[in-house]
Formats: sequence, structure tokens, C-alpha cells
Amino acid sequence: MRMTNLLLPTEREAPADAEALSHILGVRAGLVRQLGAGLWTWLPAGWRVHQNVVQIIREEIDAIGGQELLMPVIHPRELWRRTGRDQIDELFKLQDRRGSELVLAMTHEEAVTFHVSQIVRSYRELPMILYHFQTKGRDEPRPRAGVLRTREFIMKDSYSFDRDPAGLDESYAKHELAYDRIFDRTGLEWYKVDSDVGMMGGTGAHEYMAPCPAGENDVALAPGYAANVEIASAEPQPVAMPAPRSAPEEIATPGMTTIEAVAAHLGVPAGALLKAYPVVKDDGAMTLVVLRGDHRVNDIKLTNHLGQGFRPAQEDEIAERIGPAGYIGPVGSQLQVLLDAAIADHPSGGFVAGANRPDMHLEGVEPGRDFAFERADVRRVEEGDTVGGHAIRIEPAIEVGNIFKLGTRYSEPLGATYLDEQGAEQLIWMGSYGIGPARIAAAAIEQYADEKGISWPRALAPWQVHLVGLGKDGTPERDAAEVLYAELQGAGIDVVYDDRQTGPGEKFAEAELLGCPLRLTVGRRTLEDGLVEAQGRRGRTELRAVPLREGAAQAVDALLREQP
RNA sequence: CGGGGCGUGGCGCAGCCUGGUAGCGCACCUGCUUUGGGAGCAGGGGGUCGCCGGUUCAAAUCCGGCCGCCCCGACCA
Repeated sequence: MRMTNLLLPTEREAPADAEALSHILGVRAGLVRQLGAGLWTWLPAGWRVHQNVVQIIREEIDAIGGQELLMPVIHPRELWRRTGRDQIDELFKLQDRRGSELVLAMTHEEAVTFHVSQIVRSYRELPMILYHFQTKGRDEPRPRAGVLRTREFIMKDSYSFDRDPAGLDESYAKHELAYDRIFDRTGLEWYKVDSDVGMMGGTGAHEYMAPCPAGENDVALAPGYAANVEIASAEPQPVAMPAPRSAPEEIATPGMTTIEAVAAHLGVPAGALLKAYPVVKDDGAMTLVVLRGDHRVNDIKLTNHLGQGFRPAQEDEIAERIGPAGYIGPVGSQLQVLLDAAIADHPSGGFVAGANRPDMHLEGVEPGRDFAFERADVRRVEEGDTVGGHAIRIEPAIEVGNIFKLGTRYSEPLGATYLDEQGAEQLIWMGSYGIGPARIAAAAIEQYADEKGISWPRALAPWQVHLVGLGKDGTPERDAAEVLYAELQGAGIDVVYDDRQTGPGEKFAEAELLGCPLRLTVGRRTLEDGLVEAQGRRGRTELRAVPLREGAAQAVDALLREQP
């Protein structure tokens, strides 16, 4: 591609409203442009990157037997009503001119299951993997960070159909294999984490995460352990507990309604306090969640444990049912007590808790002896907690893919069944597996950018070679660049050729901004020796010059193979 | 949905408080010079100042309403 024929609107300055690095560089390098909030156009160079990701995914899903097809973006709302998902806030709803109810698909479980329910009749047709690359619509409450969280984006989603749970496990394992290969091939730094099954329902799930500063998820990591903090569990850091007592004793704590104030007043660590967090469940019952004073509740883990949603109790409800806010505790409470595992697993008779009376706390509280409880792991893990003896660290990451065991969540409401060998009707067991190519591209920008711009992994780069021709039209160096350009193209190497009539500084700066792995420079300096300069983008390494005529393409190809 | 900020040529901004000529840098066009790190000189084109209404002789500027966009939080199959 000649740059004189390429729509590559680079910018010297960052757009005023951009914050995330992938947003700034994506716009500055001319890869993407914004149309509206969370609505992005992929310009030619950016689209090449996107297509590179798509092709890697296609090859690896094909390799596990996936069959590519294409399903519509607009669906009849009735289909979504059947699975109960038409009430999701993020679902775009619309009507046609006759008033028919439609939705913009946010995923394609309904559509693919609808077809399979009509087409598949026999166990002989299973297992099966279907997939497509299709635009998804999501009425996001807050699109952000450029291409990272948008209202419309392309997703690869595949769906597996099996006879039974064992078959699903196999299809799931195939996808794990394919995904591991895909993310390895992209050149990203990535890891696979245990994840929450969320409102999709289902029996098991993993997320593929790419660490990057603009990431929206926090991931807990230790050697041999990786989990989304939404579900992460870890051994708490120890607390120097006060001496136990044979029975709780009241102590005056006037005006001290915070953990910090009570701990400071009594001279004990915050972790020696029992933090009482009353919640009202969706069924209306109130539960007292008790955590260590230095810990925080994890809403998702608590929801999963309760098996239903909840909200924090209001102050008047607390006053009526338990005691004065700031002084409540589990001792003497009539409520069901959920005791966090960090406390339950480390028994002590030295805890401090609210006394359920104004300005009073209790010292020497012992769970079990002084109050009954149900154990539950519902806290958010903290940096420094341990898993298998190793301290965990928590870092931001962006979710670039997920794999999910759906079970019969969709086959049941949509009637996707088959006849088994005995002629009995059975539900099909399903899995769904998503990847966001745009997020992979954005994560690659974030992970590898330097002060000069983007530095693509070779597999994603819009072009493998950025050929810079110095001098103006008609000079020997430009003639030589033309010859080299033709030769590289002839050898099947993806090359973008800067044939513009601009100064060398601008050409070099834009080459580094765009971030192709290998830059070749044809200039007077080395031309007289019949050589072309080669520089690797990653680390801006100076590489040996390559001969211009004899075997130039082979030499360039060899250099490319050395690039990351 | 709560909090904060911003809408002025393609991009980045000033002007608004104190009403009266729309301005700067980059980019763009023409010519000449320049060509190994975002060049120089000269000339030139381009903006209903987000939209609607109000006040006024006069509104980018003051007042009211609306829309759009960004950031933090809530939310996020």
C-alpha cells in the first residue's frame, strides 16, 4: 500500500477527550475515529489489525471443528421473551413501521438455539460447534476508553451443542485449547481466570484477561492462581488478636461509630473488630453479614452465597431490628448471622463487636460461643492475602474473551432437543464462547506502546514492513525504494510504502506512531553501498542493513521472523 | 441514574467575566527554497461560535430550555 493512496489521518496531538492510551494512540495513529458515544469507525489501517485478529480466531476455531455462519443483528423480541432476557437494560429495543417489537442482539444464544431446535433431530448430528463474527449492540450505561467499551462492536461468538454434560465438558475443553492458541498467537500478555457465571446462569466459566492500565476488571494473581476478584478467594493476612476472655465484657466507646475510631481507642488492630453489615435480601428477610474490621464485602460473592440479590439495610431498619447504627453486632441479635470465612476459620475469643446499645462495644467476643453463625466466604480479597502460601497481587486487566458452560439454560426454553439412541427426547447441552477482536487490538496497543507510539506484535500489525523512501520523486533513493517496494510485494510481504513528498522527520515519526514491526529506510546514506537500513520497532533496535538487489526480499523476510 | 467538566474551521486552544471586527498554533491549497528526525519564506482557502428561544440598537459573550461529548461512581451477557 502506498501512503499517497492511503486514508491514514494521523494527529500530532491527542484528542482532548481521550484518557486511555489505546484511545489516544488509536486516534493519533489513524486507526479509528469516533462517530458518537461508544460508536467507532475502523479506518483502513485499524481494520487491517482487526481483520488480522479475526483471521487468527477463525483458523483456530475451524481447527477444533467449528463451522462459520452468519446470523442477523435484528431479532424478533419474542425470541428473547422466551428466554426471559428481553428485560435486560442493556438490550436495545426497537419497533418497525408496523409496530413489531424487535431487539438488537447483544449475543446470539437465542438465535442459534432457535435454529438448532428446528434443525437438529438426532443424536447422530451432535456434537456441533457453530460460530460467527457479528456486530453486537449494547445499550451501555457508560461507554468508555475508546474502543474498549462500546455500544456496538464485533464479537466472535461460538456455541457448542452436545448430547450430555460429558460432551459439553469436551467441547469446553476444545475451546480452552483453541483460546489458549489464539491468545498465544496474538502476542498479547494474557491469562485465564476463574470467573463469575453472572446473570447468564450456567455451571462454569473462565475469562481470558489481558493486563493493561485501562482495564476494567481487577484480577487476583499468585503463582498457579488467577481469578477475577469478583470471585477470588484467599487466605487472609493474620491479625495480632487481643487476649481472649471467658465472656464478652462491655466497654464504653462514646461517639465512636467507625472501625478506625474504636480500634484506635482500644489499641487493637482493625482486624480484631467484627464489622456488622446488615442486608435486606430480595425475599425481604434481613441478614447480618459479619466481616473482619479490615475487610470489605464482595457483593458478587455475597449474592452467589445468598442465591438472591440484596441491598444494604437502611438506618431506620437497622435501628428497629438490631440496634443503633455504629454499635450493632452479632451478639444477642435475632438475625441470621453470616460469618465471613476469614473469621470463622481463625477462631479467637478476643474479638471486639458492637453491643447493640448506644456508645457501647463488647470485648472478648468468641464466634460460636457468643453467637451462632453460618460460615460464608463473602469478602473481597486484598493484596497480600495468600493462596498456597504465595501472596497475591491485584492488577487491572481487560476481558478479551470468555468461555461458558450454559448447560440447558437456552435449550430448555427454546425447545432444543434431540432423540437419543433409545428414541427418547433429550435436551441439548450448550456452551457459549466469546472473543472481542477490538479489545485484543486495544490491549496490544496498551501493553506494548512506548513514548513514540504503538508497537504491534507481528501477528497483529497492519503491515509487516514500513518502507520509508527518502528524497523526492526522481532521486536515486526514491527509484531504489520503488524497486524494493515492488520486490517485497512480489514476495508476498505486507508492506506500507511512504512515498509522500514530506520530510524525513515526519516519515520516521509516523512510522513509529503506526508501529509496524520492521522499518526499512532507503536513503542516500547507505544507497551508495547498495544497502537499505532496517530498524525493529520493538525497542527501536538498530538492525543490520540488507542488500538492495540480491535477495532483498529473503533478507527482509528473515529479519521479520526475528521480530516479536 | 448521582457527581464533575467541556461544546468556537479537520485537530489542539484563546476570546465570554466587562455585549459592538471571530483569533492563534498545527493541518490544508499555490509558488519558490529545503530533504536523515514532525523544515523556511511569501501568498491563500475554510468557522450559521452545539441547537432553540429570550433580553438588547447589537449576542460566541447575558438569561432560559434542550442536545451532544468526556471523566469519576453506580451499572456491565
